[in-house]
Amino acid sequence: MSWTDERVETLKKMWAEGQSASQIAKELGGVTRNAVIGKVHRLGLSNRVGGGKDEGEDEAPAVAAKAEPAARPAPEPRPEPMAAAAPRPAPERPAAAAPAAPSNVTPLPIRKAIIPAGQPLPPQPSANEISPEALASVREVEKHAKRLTLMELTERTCKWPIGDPATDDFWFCGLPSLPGKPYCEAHVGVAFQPMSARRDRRR
DNA sequence: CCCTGATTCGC
DNA sequence: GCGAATCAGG
Repeated sequence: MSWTDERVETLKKMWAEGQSASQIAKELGGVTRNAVIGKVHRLGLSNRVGGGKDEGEDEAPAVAAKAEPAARPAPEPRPEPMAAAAPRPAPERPAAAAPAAPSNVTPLPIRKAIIPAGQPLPPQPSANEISPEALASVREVEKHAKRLTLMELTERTCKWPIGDPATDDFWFCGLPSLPGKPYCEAHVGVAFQPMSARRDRRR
């Protein structure tokens, strides 16, 4: 595949958003993360500041381990306009984090609008008719959860949210996810239930 | 081991 | 220009 305008555009957009090279490569398809990084450099947009959040990046002045013929042309000291506010008015009665309804797969649906307040919480189809043992194992597993933050999640970490998203008491499971699944074994057990296993609702 | 970006260099 | 291989690191 080649770098069509469209693909370059996607690359630029995602890179600006702070997506990793591998994520971009997967999105584009037909290229490796190396290709993406190479292109990024050729496009001259290596310094990813502004929109996204910074990774663990140091501003080491290009450590030249070996004898480098070319000298550093421009020692440009540039200020870093850090901007990371986290305004978060805590709602009085936040909805409990309970996914259990994974319908999409492409974009991670981890961002769920926080329900401000009010009596009628939307019907949460979870934590209700789940095999007791599954629930038990979940409880158990969550003790050992790696407590990853959103940005620490990868393709193979369990993305099950634990705790209250409206507080600091919130993290993601982070245990090894089942191949091809978004959750670890325990959480898959409560997330993906055969329709047959839930046959009540007699009302 | 998983992952990240950076750099080099043959093509 | 491209990107695999490699490097350097978390």
